[in-house]
Amino acid sequence: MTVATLPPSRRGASQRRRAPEIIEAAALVFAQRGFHGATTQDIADVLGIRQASLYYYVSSKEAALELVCLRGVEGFFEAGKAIAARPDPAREKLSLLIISHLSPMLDRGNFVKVFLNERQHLPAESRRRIGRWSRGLERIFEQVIDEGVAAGEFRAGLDARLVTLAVLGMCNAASSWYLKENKGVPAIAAEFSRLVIDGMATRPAKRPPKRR
Amino acid sequence: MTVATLPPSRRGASQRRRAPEIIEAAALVFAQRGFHGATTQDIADVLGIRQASLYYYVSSKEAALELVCLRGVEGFFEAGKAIAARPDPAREKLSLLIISHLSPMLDRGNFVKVFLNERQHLPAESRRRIGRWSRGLERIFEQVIDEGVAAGEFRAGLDARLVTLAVLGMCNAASSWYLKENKGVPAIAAEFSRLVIDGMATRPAKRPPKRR
DNA sequence: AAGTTATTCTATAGCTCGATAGATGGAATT
DNA sequence: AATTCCATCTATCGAGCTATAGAATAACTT
Repeated sequence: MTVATLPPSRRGASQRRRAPEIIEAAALVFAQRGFHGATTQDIADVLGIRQASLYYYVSSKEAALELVCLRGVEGFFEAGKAIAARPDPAREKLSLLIISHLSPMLDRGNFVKVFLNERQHLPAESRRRIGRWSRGLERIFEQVIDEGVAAGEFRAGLDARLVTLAVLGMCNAASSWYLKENKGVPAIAAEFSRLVIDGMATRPAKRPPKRR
Repeated sequence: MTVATLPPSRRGASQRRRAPEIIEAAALVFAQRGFHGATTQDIADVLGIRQASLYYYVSSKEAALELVCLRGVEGFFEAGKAIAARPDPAREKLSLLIISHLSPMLDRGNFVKVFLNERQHLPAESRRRIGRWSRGLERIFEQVIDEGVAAGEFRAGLDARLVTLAVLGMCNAASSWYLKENKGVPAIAAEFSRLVIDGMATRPAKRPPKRR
């Protein structure tokens, strides 16, 4: 083989090794203080480096925001699409969508929070790019709901759009309190699923008790 | 009587007549760009006055934020308390709470939005003061829910805290989309109430069909 | 060890923004 | 007409922030 030393075009092979660490710090700071409330100095302090050193990794503060937001949405849409494609009943799929929507809070909470609250401050270009994912995910919820209505699983006449916005609002809000409240993601997801599917009311004296 | 001309301490009687207009402009700008993203120049532009003239009405940008936030919560708590005190069944009260929580969006949307998204940037002092109202309102929801469970109206075992956070999240999210979506507040409130009380699911072959 | 590449540093330019001070003009009061 | 008060204006200070330029060090390769 003629792989003498190394493909000459990528000798160093890995540059900016700390890059992920840098955007993680940016996510933390943006989540705490908001994009405009945060300074690049704040981010540098978290990393223990000088403010100017950040620019070795990131071309601008806004670019950092975009990277953080991207990690905040990536996966959501793909995961959602996979769930919607399953052959399961709609109620099952909706539950899975809720779980899938809450899970990233565990390992990427700051990224999600920044995506939800700060994406409006992205430059128009990248905001549109990221908004596409958002709307895609909304459509997935709506489709699953419509499907459930068509199959008779869900009430006829319910407004799929409003229900979608309700469920997403409910889930997204979790990013702002899930650290303070001491509930695990599975417990939250279970309660939420049950809430939107079965509601809070006791069935008026008619649970399905095996049929006696 | 010696009230010769006028109570000397308040001769002019009404000063800063435009004050409400000024904080309305602040609410608009804070809602659009966020507290730190907004400049006092932006606010002045909306009013058609010079940036420095704002300081005749407001002692600082942060003070303006507090005024906006105050108008964003005021009323919520009082209205909620009145509803909780009614003799109606819990499901009825919960519906009213949802309506009451969505209504301010009509005439004070920007104030509510700013309260929800920007209160974190208030100086510690006023943030605590405002946080008290917030928590009070949460407690009202929780109590009504607990009450409903105790009365057998709501499922036993549901987590009042999580349900409260779900309902509030759902309602609060509306502040970010109710302008774009073309739904009236009553329609939204009705769909949301029905959702959390009855759920989406069709009753599993056992609506109360008169009993056959 | 020498050379090269990767990473961080110092220093600072260039803005923008919040806030203050004091002047100006108009309206109301006497 | 003279006086007082309200509202807005002009001008500017000083601080803080993003971003750039180029030097200095650390790490790696040969």
